[in-house]
Amino acid sequence: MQSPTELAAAYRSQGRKLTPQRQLLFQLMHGNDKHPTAEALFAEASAQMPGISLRTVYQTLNELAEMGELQFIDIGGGATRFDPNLDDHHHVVCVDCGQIRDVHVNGTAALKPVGIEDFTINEVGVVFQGVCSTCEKSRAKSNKTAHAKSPALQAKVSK
Amino acid sequence: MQSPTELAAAYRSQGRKLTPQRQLLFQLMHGNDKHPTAEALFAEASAQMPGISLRTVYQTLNELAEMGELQFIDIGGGATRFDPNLDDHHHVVCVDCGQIRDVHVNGTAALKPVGIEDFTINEVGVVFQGVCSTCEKSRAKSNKTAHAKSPALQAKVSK
DNA sequence: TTTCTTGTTAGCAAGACTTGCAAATTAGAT
DNA sequence: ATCTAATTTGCAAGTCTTGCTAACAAGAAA
Repeated sequence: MQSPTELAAAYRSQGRKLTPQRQLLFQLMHGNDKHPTAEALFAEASAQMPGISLRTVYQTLNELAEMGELQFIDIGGGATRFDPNLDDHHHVVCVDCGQIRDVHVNGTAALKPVGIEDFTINEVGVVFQGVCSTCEKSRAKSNKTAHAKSPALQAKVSK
Repeated sequence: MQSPTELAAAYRSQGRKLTPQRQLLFQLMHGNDKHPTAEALFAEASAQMPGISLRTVYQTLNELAEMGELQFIDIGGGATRFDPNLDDHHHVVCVDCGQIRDVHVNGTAALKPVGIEDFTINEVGVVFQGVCSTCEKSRAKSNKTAHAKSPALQAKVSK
């Protein structure tokens, strides 16, 4: 995603208006690597601008996505998450705490799908699932099995 | 996913009962490579067993997932899709029509995430996005841009 | 600066998907 | 045939996201 200043210009050049709400959201998302949900972003925004509506957060995120300034991430767990990182990157998910981390991945160019000649591939997404060190430690104590699903990833399954 | 017969045995050995509803769902899912949503499966099931409830379909799918007989697929678009294929495989999605195709992928073992030493990786998922030949043809006519998003993938975005 | 036009916001209703709950039912054991 | 615990249903409710619209405000024009 571009900087708030660049986005301001981009918005105006498209006939969109530069409102305080949008400017705040630009700031909050710029360089944000937390992959927040709309709800999480709304909470942060509300702290600085009481009264801003969740509707506006969704609207702005959708606009930015339309403009190609951010992408949606769906890894299960209910809510869509937003990623302003436009670099060629992929994701690592902790199946315990649900955190998503951006990662550069070597070897993606060599990936070869077999037997889908009738498809024109445009993009490849790689998602690693694992356990972060923090969760690994708490697992050792609570004696969880290595296959237990995270509350986050399990949300849709058996919540 | 195992065969309906094998599942019957597995169910009984776990103290679960073998109901007609479950048996039907076993059949409908066995070898099913359409990645259906619960709703889609419900429609198929209803045709053969009027009166079966959507609730039961969800319940059975969740059981099967708990038992490791199938996996959930979340690629955005609203509903979770179910995949009974337990082989080591990945997915190709047509961004136009939303169809999901199973694919074997060469090169996954060589994928190397950079800089996440504090993660224990357990699984890797690869999703290719592209356009299937059928949609490619209709695009040529309707002159769609190569970046237009599918109704399916767009669902959550601007529906 | 005031006016005007048009895009935006806020709020709430509603839609899509999934699960919780409880009563009625039924599989499978006795 | 009887009994008990698991299941199924149907509906209410929960979560996430979007539709709709009146009130509002940004930016252009005068």
